[in-house]
Amino acid sequence: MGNAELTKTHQSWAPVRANSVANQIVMQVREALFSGKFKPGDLLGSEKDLAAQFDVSRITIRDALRTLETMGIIEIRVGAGGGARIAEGNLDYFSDSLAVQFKLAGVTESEILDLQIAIEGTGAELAALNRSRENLEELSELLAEAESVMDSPADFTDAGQRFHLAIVEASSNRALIAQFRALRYVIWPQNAQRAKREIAENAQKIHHQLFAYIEAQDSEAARKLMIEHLASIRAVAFSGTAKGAEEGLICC
Amino acid sequence: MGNAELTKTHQSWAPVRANSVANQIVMQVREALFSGKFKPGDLLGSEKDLAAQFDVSRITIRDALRTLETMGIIEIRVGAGGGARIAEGNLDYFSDSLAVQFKLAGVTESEILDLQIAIEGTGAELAALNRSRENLEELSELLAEAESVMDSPADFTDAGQRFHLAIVEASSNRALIAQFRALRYVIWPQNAQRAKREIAENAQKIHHQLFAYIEAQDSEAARKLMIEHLASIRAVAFSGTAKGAEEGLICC
DNA sequence: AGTGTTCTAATTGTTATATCATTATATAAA
DNA sequence: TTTATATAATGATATAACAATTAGAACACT
Repeated sequence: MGNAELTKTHQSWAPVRANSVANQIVMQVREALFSGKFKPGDLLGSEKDLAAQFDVSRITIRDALRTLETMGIIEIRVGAGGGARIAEGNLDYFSDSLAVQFKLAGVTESEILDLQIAIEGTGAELAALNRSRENLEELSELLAEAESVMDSPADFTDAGQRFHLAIVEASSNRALIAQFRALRYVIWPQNAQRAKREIAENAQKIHHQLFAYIEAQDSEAARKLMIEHLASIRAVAFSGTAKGAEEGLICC
Repeated sequence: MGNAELTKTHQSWAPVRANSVANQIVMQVREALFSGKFKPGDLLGSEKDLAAQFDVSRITIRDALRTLETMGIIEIRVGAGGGARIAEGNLDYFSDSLAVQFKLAGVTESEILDLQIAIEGTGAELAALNRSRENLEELSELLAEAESVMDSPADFTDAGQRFHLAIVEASSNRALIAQFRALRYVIWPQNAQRAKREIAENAQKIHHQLFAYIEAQDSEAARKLMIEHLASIRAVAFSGTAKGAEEGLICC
C-alpha cells in the first residue's frame, strides 16, 4: 500500500480499525465508484491480481473484498474468468441492513408501520400517475388470483401482499420500491398469515377500489384510500390487547 | 454446521457462494440475533475461540466476521479483552448501504426527491402530534439561527437543513429518522449551498409557518405545507433547464 | 493511599504457503 | 450442431508465523 487516501469522509465509523490496510482498500474502491471511475460490471480483478496490485497478501485483499461484497459494491464469481466485479445495483442488499439495524435499535412495529404508510401512500399516489398498461394488467391478475384463494388465508395474504408490492412498483420510483421491499422484509415475517374470510372480503373490496383509482389516475384518492387501508390495519394490530393479529384480523 | 436454511429468501444474493462455510456462520449468527438469542453488547468471542467453536480455520471465521461487521451486526475490538460483540444499533450504518445501492442502480434525483417528500411529509405530520417542549425549543432556536445568517447562503442552507432534520426527529419515529438521515446523506452533497436572499426569505417564512402548525399540533396542515414546500423545490430543481440549483433557487 | 509507569498476556492485523472444490472455457468427439 | 470431456483459472479453506494494539495487572514512586 502506502498510497491510501481516505481521511475526511468517514472518520466517525470505526476510528480504530479504519486504518487497517484492508479498510483503506475498501475506501479507495468506494471513492472510485462514487467519483465515477467505475460502473456496474467493471472488472476489478482476481484475488491474486488485486493482491499484487495493492501489494498486500491475499488474505488482506480477501478481507477488503468481503467487506465490499457485503456493502453490495462488488460481486464475486468463482472459476475461470471470474473475480471481483462492480455489482449491478441490487436493491435487496440494503433491505437486510435495514432489518438488522431496526432490530438492533429496537425500532417498534408501530414506528415501522408509520413509515410503511408514508411509503405506500406516496407509492399509490405515483402509481396512479405513472401506471402503465402492463402495471394495470398485473394488478388485475393479482386481484383475480386473490379472489380465487379467498378461503385460504395464507394464500390470500400472500396474493394481497404481492398486490401491494405491485402498486408500489407501478409508481416506477426505484427509491420507493427499494424502501418498500426493505420494509416488507422487516415486517411481513411477523404479519399474521391467516385472515378470516370476512376480513379478506373487506380487504379485497378495498383492493378493487384502489385498482379503480389507479386505473382512473386519481392519485389523491388512491393515496387517501391506501393510507386509510393501512391505518385500519394499524388500528386493529395495536388495539390495546394486540390480539388483532392472533385473531386473524390482519391480512395485508 | 451443515444446517444452513436460507434458500427462498435470498436466492438472488450469491447463489454460488451462499453455501460457503463462512456464509453459513453468518446466517447462524444472524438467525440467532433475530430469534432473540443475542442482544447488543453480547460477546461472541475471539477469532480463536470462534474458530474452535465452529471447527473451522481462522481465515474462515475472519471472512464471516468481516461480513457480520459490515452488516452492522457485530463490532470488533483489537487487543486484550477484545473480540467480536453484538453491535449496538447504529442507524447510520445502512445510510451508506442505501447510497451505494442508489448509486449503482442509477436512481435519479427526481425519484429520491419523491421519497423525501413521502418521508418528510409524514415526519411533519407526526412531529405535530408528538412534539415535545424540547423539540419546539430546538426548532425555535434553529429558526433564530437561520434568521441571523440570512445573508450567508451556505450558512442559511445549513441551518435550514438542520431545521428539516429537527422536524423529522420531533416525530419520535426512529424508522423515519433513520430513513431521513440516509436520504440526507445521499442527497445533500448535491444540493446547492447558495440560496439567493429572496429565496431564503421565502423559505424562512415557510419554516416559521411549519413551526406554528407543529406547535399547534395541526398535523394535517403541517404535512400539507411540508409537501408543498418540497414540491416547490422539486419544481424549481427540475424546471426543464435544471438551472434552478445553479441560480441559487434552492436552499433546503 | 494514591498515582503514574512498565510489563505481560490476549487479540486482531498481516503475511506466506499449500491444498481442495468449483466454475468457465476450450477442445474433442458424436 | 450438440454434447461430453479436459484443462486452467479462481475462490475456499487450512496451517503457521510474526507484528501491532490493547486491557489489565504488577510495580515503583511519591
